[in-house]
Amino acid sequence: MGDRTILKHQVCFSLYAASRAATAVYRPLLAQLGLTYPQYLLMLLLWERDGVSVKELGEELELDSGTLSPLLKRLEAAGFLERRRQLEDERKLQVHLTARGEELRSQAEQIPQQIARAAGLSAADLAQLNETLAKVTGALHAALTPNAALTPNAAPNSLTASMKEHS
Amino acid sequence: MGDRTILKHQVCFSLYAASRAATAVYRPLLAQLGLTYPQYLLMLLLWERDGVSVKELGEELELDSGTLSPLLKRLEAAGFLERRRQLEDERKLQVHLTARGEELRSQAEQIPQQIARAAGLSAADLAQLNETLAKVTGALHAALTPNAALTPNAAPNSLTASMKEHS
DNA sequence: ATCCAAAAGATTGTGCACAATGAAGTTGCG
DNA sequence: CGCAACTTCATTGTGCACAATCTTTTGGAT
Repeated sequence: MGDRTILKHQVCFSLYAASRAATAVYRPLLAQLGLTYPQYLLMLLLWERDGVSVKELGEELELDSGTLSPLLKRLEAAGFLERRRQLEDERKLQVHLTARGEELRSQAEQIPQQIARAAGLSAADLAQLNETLAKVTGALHAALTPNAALTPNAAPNSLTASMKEHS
Repeated sequence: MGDRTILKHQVCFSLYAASRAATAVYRPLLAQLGLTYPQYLLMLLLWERDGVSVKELGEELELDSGTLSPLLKRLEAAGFLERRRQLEDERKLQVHLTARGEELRSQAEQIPQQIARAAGLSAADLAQLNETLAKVTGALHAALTPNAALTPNAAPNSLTASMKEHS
């Protein structure tokens, strides 16, 4: 880690670097399944809730249609899913697993343990880090809402509380 | 936050979501300066060390030339920096601030406080989160090194120790 | 019935990330 | 010296993110 500089003190850079490092650890494992990391996240949702709509996928992944549409097209081209217009409401597109998409599930189930082992983190460590990050994200999203200026202390407190749990 | 699903338990998703949320908070502030977040990070380095080489930028930002070359071209086109081949070793490209790039510095100096205020985090909270993330990144990078399999417990311990500081 | 606003996706364009490859310069070794 | 290995950066191609805009469909509201 060569950053003896200003970057070391930027929390946003740390998040950015950590996220890319984590994705890099997943990459070789997911490549064996023919998936990228965003594609893997989408498949995780689909394995849990087949037939989900694009809108619901977007809410869970925090991605818009501009990202999801081409992503779904690539997964459909790879044979892992199918997209069907919902009959009752033809605006909605339902995403369904194919047999090939189902098959992938068993192989993918080993991945979380492989990642945890690669990073050498205990389940407790992972859960704790995960919880803290979820609260950071919540605080940051709250800062983006239109009324953020009106309630400047709402989100921060939840993060502060979360971090104090560790001290 | 709609993720009542499997994603909530994926640490890598939390990092990915937190990183994008943080960048989203920076975006409107940086847009006023005409910068993207990666461009801002690069300018931070340049303000601290004018004349740095592309290789050094890559080491600090953890980015390769495939990302940096076009990024530098855009910043040069925007008039914030100039690229000059180093005379002693013409393989090396030195990146220098322009007057316009220098001017940007004073405006940008307000940004970290604005971010901290927007997220409502204290300096101590930021430092603590930052430190934890840096260690997570270190652990993940260690997991990617060729000899990771030989020393499966080296990196993990540092992270575990870091997290135990909080408990 | 008709028109209008909202909802759900798709499309277009820009800017990262990153793998793979290439080109130009430098170094070291026989 | 000659040249092979290495260093540094650029280029190409793929796949996200995200803003902006568009199309189709739906659900009213008159």
